[in-house]
Amino acid sequence: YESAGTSAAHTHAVGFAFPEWAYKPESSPGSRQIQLWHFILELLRKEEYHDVIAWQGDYGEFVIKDPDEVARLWGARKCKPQMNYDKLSRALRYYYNKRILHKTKGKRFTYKFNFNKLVLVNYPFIDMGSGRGVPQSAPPVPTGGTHFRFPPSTPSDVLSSSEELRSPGMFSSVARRMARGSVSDCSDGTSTNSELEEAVGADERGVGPERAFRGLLPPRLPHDSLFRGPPRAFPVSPLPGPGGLLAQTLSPALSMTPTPHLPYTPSPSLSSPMVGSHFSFNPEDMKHLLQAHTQSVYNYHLSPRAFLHYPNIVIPQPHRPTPEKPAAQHLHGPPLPLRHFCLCLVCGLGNVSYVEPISDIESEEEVEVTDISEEDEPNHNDDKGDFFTPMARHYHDQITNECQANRNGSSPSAPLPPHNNHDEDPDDDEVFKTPATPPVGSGSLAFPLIGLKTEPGQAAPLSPGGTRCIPLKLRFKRRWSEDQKMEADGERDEAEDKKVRAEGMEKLEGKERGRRGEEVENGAGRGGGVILGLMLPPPPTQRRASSELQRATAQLSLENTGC
DNA sequence: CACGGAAACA
DNA sequence: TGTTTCCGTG
Repeated sequence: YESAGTSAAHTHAVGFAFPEWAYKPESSPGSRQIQLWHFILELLRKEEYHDVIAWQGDYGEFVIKDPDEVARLWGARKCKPQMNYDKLSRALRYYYNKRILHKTKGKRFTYKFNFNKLVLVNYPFIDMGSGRGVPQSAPPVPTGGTHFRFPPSTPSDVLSSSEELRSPGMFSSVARRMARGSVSDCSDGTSTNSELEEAVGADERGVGPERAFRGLLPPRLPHDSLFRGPPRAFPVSPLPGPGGLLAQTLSPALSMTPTPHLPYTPSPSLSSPMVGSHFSFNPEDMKHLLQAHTQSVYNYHLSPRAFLHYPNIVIPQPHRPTPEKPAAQHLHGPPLPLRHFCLCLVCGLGNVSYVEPISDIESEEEVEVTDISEEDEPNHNDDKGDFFTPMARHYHDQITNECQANRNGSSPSAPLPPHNNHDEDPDDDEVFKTPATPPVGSGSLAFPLIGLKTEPGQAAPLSPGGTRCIPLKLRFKRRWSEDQKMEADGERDEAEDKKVRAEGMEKLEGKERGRRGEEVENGAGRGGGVILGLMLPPPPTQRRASSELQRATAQLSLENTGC
């Protein structure tokens, strides 16, 4: 039923529900097979596999405790009985270039997802705290465990229908595709296992909508369900009144679809931002968030687009957040994600329409951004700024698109207006590129924030092809760079860069790629962000009795019956 | 054990 | 495109 779109969120384990699609393994367009990294994430989420693979110290870092077993499981899933760690690891190494992963040097069988930057940076209210050293079972959680609540009663289903995570490669690709509207339904591609899982998920879902988002996801959720969250997270469901607005307001990409997204009605009043500690998905909070976002944007001179999607939400100032870590403790997932999630959530929720045309232009910006990434100096003052990184944006877009797609129908691909399709720019640009938006109606702005869009200086609104001011880009870059630094992995991505750059170079051909330096090294941008979101472990509190069932299912799913 | 090229495959 | 398979190198 997932495919149908009904399910929307798995509230169950996770307090937070993310739309399934968000996490769904998607593969390249067309094929929906599960990808290795999705699978890894899936295993990491499940307690049953903690002896085989588990999160380790840093955010996103995991250790394969039993390589042979992991390989076996993977082989089972892919019906490749001959699979072994040597082969699996080769596949993993391919992720280096894609920046999905990188190797933790010196540690055997230890790899790390690249989402850090994104996540951390973006979610000020969540404090990652030190993730290191956290026990697997309880991966380091963001210190500022915030309580996120989804607005009660939001229907979620819409979202769920199409779920796939798109780009394995990265956010970028995902974003693009998403933007375009190519959404696919998870149902088809996913393995039977998924289905099973889904079923389970349904079980779990019973949970009420308002689950607080305390921690990260619980390990057991099926990968598919990761994001499924309660609709709340991504407001897709139609709400009365605002719904209409929402629909319009949706991100440009989304705009195509008429369906309303936001569940909550934006209220004009924005009070002080909630400080880190509590963040709920109420209209109010969301507003704050948005507002914050907006501010940050301004502060950083970012282009309006950055926050378009977030309606009146005010975000808590990063530094101030009061850390409350309530639920976070039990997280099974990597710590990072929270922030991202928040963002995503926000975005989803808040998606407001941004009038600005995103398409091509965006790409440009993005590109710029990329460059920046490396260059910039790190400013840690996140204060407001960090919130929206390009990635975040993309993520949003993605989500939105997904949502849209979902709404439209579960059918997998929802066509969006093609924008730039250069589709593939291999480069990261993608990452930054925002989905193109349909010029048209999307523009209607529902919220005040929108006005911001006109940012001083740059904002060039509108025209799809419109161009962006460079300055903004630069600023963006700064931000981006900052974010990256936030990442703080010592490791960095040199490795990543290597090839990436090379690739990029190649790619330059067609477009103006000069910016190459960009490659966001970490990839955090890309895949990472998304991933993170996916990753979030559900608050322990929610665990339910059904665990056994889940497990069983999980097992099945992992095992892949199809073969 | 890790890396990455090359070729094959779906 | 994303591995899977094989393999030489360090």
